[in-house]
Amino acid sequence: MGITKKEIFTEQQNRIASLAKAIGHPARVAILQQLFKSNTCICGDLVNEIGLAQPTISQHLKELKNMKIIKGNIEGTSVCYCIDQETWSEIETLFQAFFTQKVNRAGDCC
Amino acid sequence: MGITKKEIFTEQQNRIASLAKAIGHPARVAILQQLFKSNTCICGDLVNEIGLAQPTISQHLKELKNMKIIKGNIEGTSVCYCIDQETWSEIETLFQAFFTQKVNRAGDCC
DNA sequence: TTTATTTATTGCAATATTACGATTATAATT
DNA sequence: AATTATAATCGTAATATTGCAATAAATAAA
Repeated sequence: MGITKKEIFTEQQNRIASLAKAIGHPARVAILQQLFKSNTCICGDLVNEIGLAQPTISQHLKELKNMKIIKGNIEGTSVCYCIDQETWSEIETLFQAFFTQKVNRAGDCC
Repeated sequence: MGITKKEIFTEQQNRIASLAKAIGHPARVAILQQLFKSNTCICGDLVNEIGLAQPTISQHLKELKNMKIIKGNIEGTSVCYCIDQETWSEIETLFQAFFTQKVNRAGDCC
């Protein structure tokens, strides 16, 4: 069907999944890395840095904005983007916990 | 076009993205959590635990296997899955570094 | 060997994603 | 007001993903 059955999962499972999904595209990884690197935020520079068309970058920015992973600030004709620290902290906490889950190797089968 | 332009990104960006994408579905998050929780690995129990049809779970397992996030061990008629520690360590390292990038708040625009 | 159990594969329908050209919206500049 | 610059939106094509019924494959048990 192509539609994810979100209703059968916990809120946390859906949250982790949708945040991971947002990061699950190299263009969005590149955008986030640029935002981290450049403290003057950048905007259309992303289009030049990354080799994708402007509407494509704009679409990826929209997805990151929808997940509140980034924020946009209008500055004249250009828009300045940056990481949303609040959501990013949530990501850190959520994934830290998820990634560092301990395996009980005792009864491991493989 | 629906096809990701992987060639214009770095190997690391593509790696982070495809690992995040693999985790970017609640069913796969649920599977991983089960594998962490139950050290006796489980197999078709996942079908009962998670409310999806057997072929659907099998497909999600395949994706996780393709990314080498999990390993499968045939035990009679059933298959015993578990986390692939090697890849999981890579994920920890890769994402730890990615998530904890410091923002230089000095020239921040928003 | 037949039967039951378990998992993988196939085939398909519905929906989502990716990418971009064309266009529009907004604001600064002339 | 007209022009320029920047970014968002629309429309569309190509491809990917999600989910499941039906079926196949593999092994264990009878």
